[in-house]
Amino acid sequence: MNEACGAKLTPMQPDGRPARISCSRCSLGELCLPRRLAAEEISRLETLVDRSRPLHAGEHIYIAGAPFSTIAVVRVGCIKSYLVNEAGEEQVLDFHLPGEIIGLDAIHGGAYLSSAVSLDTSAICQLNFAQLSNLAGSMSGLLEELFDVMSHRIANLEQTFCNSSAEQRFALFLESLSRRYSRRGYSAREFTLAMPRRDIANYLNLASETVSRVISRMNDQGLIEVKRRQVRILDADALHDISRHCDASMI
Amino acid sequence: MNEACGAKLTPMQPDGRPARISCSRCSLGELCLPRRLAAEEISRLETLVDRSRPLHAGEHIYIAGAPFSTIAVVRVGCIKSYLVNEAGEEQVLDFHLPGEIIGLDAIHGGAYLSSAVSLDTSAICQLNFAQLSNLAGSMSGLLEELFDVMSHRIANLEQTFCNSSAEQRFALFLESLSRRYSRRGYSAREFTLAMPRRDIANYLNLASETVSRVISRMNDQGLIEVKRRQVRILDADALHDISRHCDASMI
DNA sequence: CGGCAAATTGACTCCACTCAAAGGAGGTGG
DNA sequence: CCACCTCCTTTGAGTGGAGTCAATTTGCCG
Repeated sequence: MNEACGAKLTPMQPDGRPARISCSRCSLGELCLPRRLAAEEISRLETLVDRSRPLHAGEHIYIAGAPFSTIAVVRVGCIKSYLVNEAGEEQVLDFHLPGEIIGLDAIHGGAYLSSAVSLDTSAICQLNFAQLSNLAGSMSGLLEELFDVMSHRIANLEQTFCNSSAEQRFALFLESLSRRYSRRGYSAREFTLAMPRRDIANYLNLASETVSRVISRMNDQGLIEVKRRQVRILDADALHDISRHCDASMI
Repeated sequence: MNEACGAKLTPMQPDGRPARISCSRCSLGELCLPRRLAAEEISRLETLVDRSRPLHAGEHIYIAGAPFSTIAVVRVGCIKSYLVNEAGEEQVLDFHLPGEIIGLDAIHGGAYLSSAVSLDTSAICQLNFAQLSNLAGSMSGLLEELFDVMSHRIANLEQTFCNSSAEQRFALFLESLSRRYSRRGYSAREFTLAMPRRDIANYLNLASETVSRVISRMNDQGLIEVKRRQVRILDADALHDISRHCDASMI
């Protein structure tokens, strides 16, 4: 289990299950849908939220092809979304941290296009999209936030187009994680990777051996310190020098 | 000028300028925002539409960094969207055909993230997004369509993740164009590329020489017939065999 | 301790890039 | 109308980075 992802963001009950707290008291706060909403609006939104039980590592939220009805906000943990091609090969699309929304690619087709699986013990809030859309019609703050979130996802995906060397891609990957963790109140310098090398490699369109080699090289150069899944960034500037030729910095 | 893109889709006036026709009489019809709207709703939407003069090849619609206010629907022609990194290098994000919307990545940031330039003589309809969003709040069909369009763009971008061999990527590129042209009433087997090899290569993360070589090989194998920018697909099945290991087929 | 999966490291191969040069197409001006 | 110029495209030769295959090491868990 990935401690960095789990422990702090959501209050836990003594038995380890996340407390059934309301959106207004959720620690995600500004990182989630209610961002622009007034208290009264939040309670209306709240009626749509389905806080299911925690997900175990390896447990799926949805599978490609299943009929679409809900999007989901990651509350705790880390979710991997991926496509499977005709040959059965997996293509990792992204890793989603708390506050990020999954399922947006399925709105238009009536069925999920990708699959989503929990990488560690996670928790999510599911929202029926038809109801959400309906509510957004009468709640401009929610409407704006939804457009914002979707636009953000589009921008994010576009930025990942700048493919170049293995070093650049991996540096970019680390910086993205660092930025997102720090925004969620964790250290930007030290965090735990929730995903195995194979998934990182797949996501970056590299072989996992190549990822290993890149990590080793960066280790030797004193840029990072990686032990298994524990990452410490030693020289963020040098790391940024490597990724700098790619402008994915505004995500 | 790209004839395939320009001539048929929009009625022209004798002087060559596109006629100032209304959305309800626009030949894009089902391919554009009014898709789910009633006649009365279309006329309300229409008040937001800014049909500017035709764009010449090389003319920009917006530049990255400029303050965001409008999205745009391509009406005629072909628009290229691209990022520029810190080193000044261009990264082509996509080529947009009539009915497709550009600027969606800028909604969340207040400024355009990418730039958009016309590849041939094009025409667009611009819409102030704040007004559009406002209207969507009271017009569920428009709201659904906007969510749909953005979701579609997300799905589209995700699908392009499956990077593999140069042959696969180019086959996928051709199939995507073929599909989109045929949906717009053109031949799926024969069309004109609006963009130079350099842009295709950049978009596919290849060198333009590699694109040339791939084209030559596919030519020799009798899969396609390419003369300059004129493409004819001779063996769509074989082409699909090449791209098949990638599931971008549902775009 | 043993068995298993993940991760690392090495050796070799190959695909796509770079550099370089030669054809074409289209536009401009004489 | 043609010559010239420029840009796009094609083709060739050589190089390098990432993939593949294979062996080893490491950590985990029963």
